[in-house]
Amino acid sequence: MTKLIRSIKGTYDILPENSGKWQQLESTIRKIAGQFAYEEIRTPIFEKTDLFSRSVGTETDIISKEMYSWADRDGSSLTLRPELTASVVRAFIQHNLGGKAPLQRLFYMGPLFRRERPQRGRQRQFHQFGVEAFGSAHPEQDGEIISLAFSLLKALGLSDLSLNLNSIGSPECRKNYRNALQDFLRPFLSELSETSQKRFETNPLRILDTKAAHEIEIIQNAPNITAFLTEEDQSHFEAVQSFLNALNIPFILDSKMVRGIDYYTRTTFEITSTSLGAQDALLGGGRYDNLVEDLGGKPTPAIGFAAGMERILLAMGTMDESTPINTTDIYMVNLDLTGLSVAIKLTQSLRQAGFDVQFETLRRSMKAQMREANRSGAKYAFILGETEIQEKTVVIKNLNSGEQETKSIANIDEIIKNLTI
RNA sequence: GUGGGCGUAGCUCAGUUGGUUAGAGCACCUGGUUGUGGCCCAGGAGGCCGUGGGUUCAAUCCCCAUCGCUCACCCCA
Repeated sequence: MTKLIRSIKGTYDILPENSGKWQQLESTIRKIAGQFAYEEIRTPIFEKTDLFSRSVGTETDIISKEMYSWADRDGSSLTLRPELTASVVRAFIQHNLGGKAPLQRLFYMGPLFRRERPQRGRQRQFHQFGVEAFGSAHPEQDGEIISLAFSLLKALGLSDLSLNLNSIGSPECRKNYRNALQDFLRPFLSELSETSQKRFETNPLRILDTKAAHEIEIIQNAPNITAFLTEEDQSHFEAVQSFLNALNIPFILDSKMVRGIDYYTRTTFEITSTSLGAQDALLGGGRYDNLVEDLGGKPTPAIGFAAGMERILLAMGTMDESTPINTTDIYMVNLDLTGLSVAIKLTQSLRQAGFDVQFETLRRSMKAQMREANRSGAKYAFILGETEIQEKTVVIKNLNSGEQETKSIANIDEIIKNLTI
């Protein structure tokens, strides 16, 4: 017996009954992004592995254990993109977009790949929508980005949202904070978990993110990064908050929020939904003022976020809901095989006139064809039987009223004019 | 990578304390109407009971393994 080939673990098919809500989500995204003057950028699905390790950070989970990488024929290491900011920054630098205009507002959407164990809200191939603004270091840019995020989620009808906000400052103050944190944690080192002990050296800030109860206890009294911000960082952070207040966007200050990607500076934020399970982050992002320079571009401040499209659909509660998108106006019922070419030609004329026409190709019984016409949601059934073909006519039946009349096919223009959909 | 739960029809699920042809609802097909949909009625098709092995006179059911799905840990969108 031949072994059935299934889709790869953590990947899934979007079937016709579900593609409608994806299209709706995509069009809402395009609409909101357009309102904020963001333009779409599309980058390749795979890149040089170095791009991700240099931007996201080699110690992060994404890079250290979640990438789909392979050696190309020339030996260079390539990777299916595990996130999109790196690719967008690469394109920004490669095409010198910063030289074309001082401010670039970009959005993207598409599939990403991370080799994690699948669970609710987490797939190995999943989709993100994101925005990036290059060029402005000012807090109003942060406000705009967060406002865009909120407008989108609101436009999608989502509630039960929580915006967490933090500033992790510039690299200098983070360095000072890192030292202070290590000094604080050192006496507790033996009490920490194995991973936390490892992170004590590699990335102590990540320990703040722990879920272990006894570690949370310890962290309670840890120094606060807010106290280490420079005056400029602090005033930037306060300005961002004042813009959010002006927009009536509620937020929670969370000085322990550490995001799992290394390139962030100053503002970081995350929006979670209480209607999801363990994977509750709908969207996360922040400022990355040094990344463009780190990847070889001219120093360019930037900020952006990425949103998980599957999670948004889950939070909307429509993930498993079937939303058909077919829009049949006319169902062409064919009963006479000698008249098929007449039926095909009539169908083409109707389509050219702008109608959505479904054409029977199964040669089923009339009853079956009429049932199909009814099921399709068509307003009209066009019936072409032996008599009609001989007399060059067509029976037009209104499926709502049940009324029908016979028309000469020669008067196709008049037929089209009298159809009301 | 680690742990829990679950695999019976296209879908949602019954079921057998191990016993002959494994069921229901929805969906599908045909007929009731020699060329007319929805509603109704009658009938039909569709299952290696996830896969492999073991115990047994007998396994969809019990045991083991395996694969798959799922939820959670970790981490993130």
